[in-house]
Amino acid sequence: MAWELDDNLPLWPQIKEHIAKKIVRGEYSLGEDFPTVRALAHEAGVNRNTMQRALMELENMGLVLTNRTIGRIVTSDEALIEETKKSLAKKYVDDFLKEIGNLGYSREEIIDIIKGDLQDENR
Amino acid sequence: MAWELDDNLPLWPQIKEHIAKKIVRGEYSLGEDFPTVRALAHEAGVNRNTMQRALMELENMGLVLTNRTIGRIVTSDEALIEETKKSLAKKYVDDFLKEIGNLGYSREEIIDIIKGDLQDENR
Amino acid sequence: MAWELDDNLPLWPQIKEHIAKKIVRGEYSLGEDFPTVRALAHEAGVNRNTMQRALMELENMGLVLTNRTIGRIVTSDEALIEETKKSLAKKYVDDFLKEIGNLGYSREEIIDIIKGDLQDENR
Amino acid sequence: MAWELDDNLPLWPQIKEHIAKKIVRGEYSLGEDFPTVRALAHEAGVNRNTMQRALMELENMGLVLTNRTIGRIVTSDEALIEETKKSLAKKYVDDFLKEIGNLGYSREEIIDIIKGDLQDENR
DNA sequence: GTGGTCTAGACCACA
DNA sequence: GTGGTCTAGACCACA
Repeated sequence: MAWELDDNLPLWPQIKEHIAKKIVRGEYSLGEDFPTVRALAHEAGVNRNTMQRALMELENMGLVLTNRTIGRIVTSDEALIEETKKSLAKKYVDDFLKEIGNLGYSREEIIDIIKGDLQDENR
Repeated sequence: MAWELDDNLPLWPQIKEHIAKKIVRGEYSLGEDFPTVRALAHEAGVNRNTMQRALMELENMGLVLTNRTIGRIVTSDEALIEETKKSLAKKYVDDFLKEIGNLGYSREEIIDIIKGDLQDENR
Repeated sequence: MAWELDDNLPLWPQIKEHIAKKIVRGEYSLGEDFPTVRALAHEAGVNRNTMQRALMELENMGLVLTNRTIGRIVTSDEALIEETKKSLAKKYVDDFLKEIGNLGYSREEIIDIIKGDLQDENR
Repeated sequence: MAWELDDNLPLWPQIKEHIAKKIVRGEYSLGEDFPTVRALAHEAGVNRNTMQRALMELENMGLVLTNRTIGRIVTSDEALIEETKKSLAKKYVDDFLKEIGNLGYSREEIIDIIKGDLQDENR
């Protein structure tokens, strides 16, 4: 999953969400070490301050912990991760249904569009 | 459909999309009068310049035509409107599937989530 | 010669020039009757006030005269017409050479471009 | 080449064309730094917003690329620049021939006028 | 009254 | 410092 940041929108919320998704997908070993800000900033192609800001938000969400001696680690609170996953999913679904509903599609049409799309492409 | 503009994001793209959806849903009679810039700006609670920027984009898309000193009208090109509707729908679906896929859900789970959501709520 | 007015520029100077060219080309019999403002406005697709404004300028240039009893007539001063023709031509040439020169073309290239263009098309 | 903006006409299209010509003439090193909006606005004696409008159009044409927080650069796409040069030249020639033709000059006369003019002045 | 242009100036994210 | 967005408000041509 590339970073694909939209330069026209604030970067740090995009980064925050990007990393949250990575954690939720289990790309980082829970309770273990996390890349450095420097590495992450470089990977995302943003300034370290921007990455810092995103990580701060992730700490506030409890997904990432800073430990003086160990450094930054991913939370090992699996319940929190699961909850985050569900709430992100809900947000995506809600936003999507709202937007596509605004176009005037009925429920059945929406399901059909999705099914069609899922068959077309490999994601 | 209220304007529901997110103050933290650029306003004109939100307005542009909002109006595009209204046109696509058929809320304006094709080929007929369109609210004035001043009226729309007031309705959306933004400055006239901001509304004008959004309308400029809609004009570039061909959805709206400007007749200096008379006012604007919605295009009567139904094919263009249908096309716009499809491309918006595609964008929403693609973005949604990408985002929700990033969380690690399988195709079946996605369909189930949507179905569940559609039953829960009346939209 | 259609009117081809550019809606993004002030109309009356365009109209003024358009009519001046018609006079210079000899489309109106010198010293004789001239279409009414109403007719001209309709032909050009503009408001009568706008046409009025353009005609006022043509009167100032001396190309058109208003006579209480006869109405508006084209001047019969052929020297003035010839002079207008030359000055318009000079303006067009000067503007053109300036603009095309700004692109970085040499004199020879300019001549070649024109010759090529003149052979291509029938004007 | 001074800016020579005509205060009676919309400024931003004039600015757009002015800068396009500069790029086409090779006054900016391709792929390299471009003056800042603020600097250009100051140089042209217009407001920053007006300059920004012109630059937006140049970006749409692909002549200029924007790198948020870094600044702008001129495209390094030489084919695009050459194409732009040709299309500008064509527009100038077409407009000129149309206008001068409207005065009633024959092809030969037009060529003669140009040649005479080119000999008179050093441009 | 309609749309278009322009200015001055504030505020923001990012590097 | 860089570009982007937004507002308030003035002024203009045209109908």
